[in-house]
Amino acid sequence: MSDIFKALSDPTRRSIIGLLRKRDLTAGEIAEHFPQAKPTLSKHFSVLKEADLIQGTRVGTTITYTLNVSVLEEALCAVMTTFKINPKQ
Amino acid sequence: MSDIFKALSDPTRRSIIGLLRKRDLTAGEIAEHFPQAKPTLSKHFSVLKEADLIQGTRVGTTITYTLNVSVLEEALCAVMTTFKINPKQ
DNA sequence: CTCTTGTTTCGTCGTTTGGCTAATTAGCCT
DNA sequence: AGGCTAATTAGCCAAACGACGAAACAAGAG
Repeated sequence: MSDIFKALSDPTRRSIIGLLRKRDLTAGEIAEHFPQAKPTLSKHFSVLKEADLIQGTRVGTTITYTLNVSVLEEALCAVMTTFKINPKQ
Repeated sequence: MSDIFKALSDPTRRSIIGLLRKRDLTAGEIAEHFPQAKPTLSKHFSVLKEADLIQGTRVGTTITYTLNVSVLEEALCAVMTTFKINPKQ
């Protein structure tokens, strides 16, 4: 729970999620979208993996990341029920 | 946006929000629910205020905190639309 | 085996966070 | 004014975070 919010609290990581929402991407493809060094991005990946928001599968030399939409969905629903919020949409 | 997630990423602050969901409470009343020292809680209050999740109004010597439900609501809706998630509830 | 590409680990630096105690402000009451 | 209570601010510490460069580690290609 804390992990998910911590993961979402960084703009870079939210952008990564935004990219993965459209389609799966390799670590290298994601890195091209950001000015930060690759090791820095790699750390962001592990934070997102830690929160179970993304998944990485190695195919040969490249690792493709996939968004774990259901986790994000469930986390937000959990918050809404905890705080008794009715989503408007 | 980041402020809201950062605020929500701490369990103590989520608990504070949980308490305020039931009814408004003074800083002292909130502090009674937690083992931390009052200044520590006060810092949490300011983080929550920074994120505009709560509001404090002074009445005499006491400050009563109120949950800003709409901000929380809007923040979560913003995330859902950004990530194109359909809430189940 | 060696080279190249893609990715992660390591070590470091500066900043932020969460906690504390001590000091300060703000308001009320004699 | 002086004292009391409620709450915040100030200052400090240890741990965690975000960033980097350099080095190490796959996995395939030549």
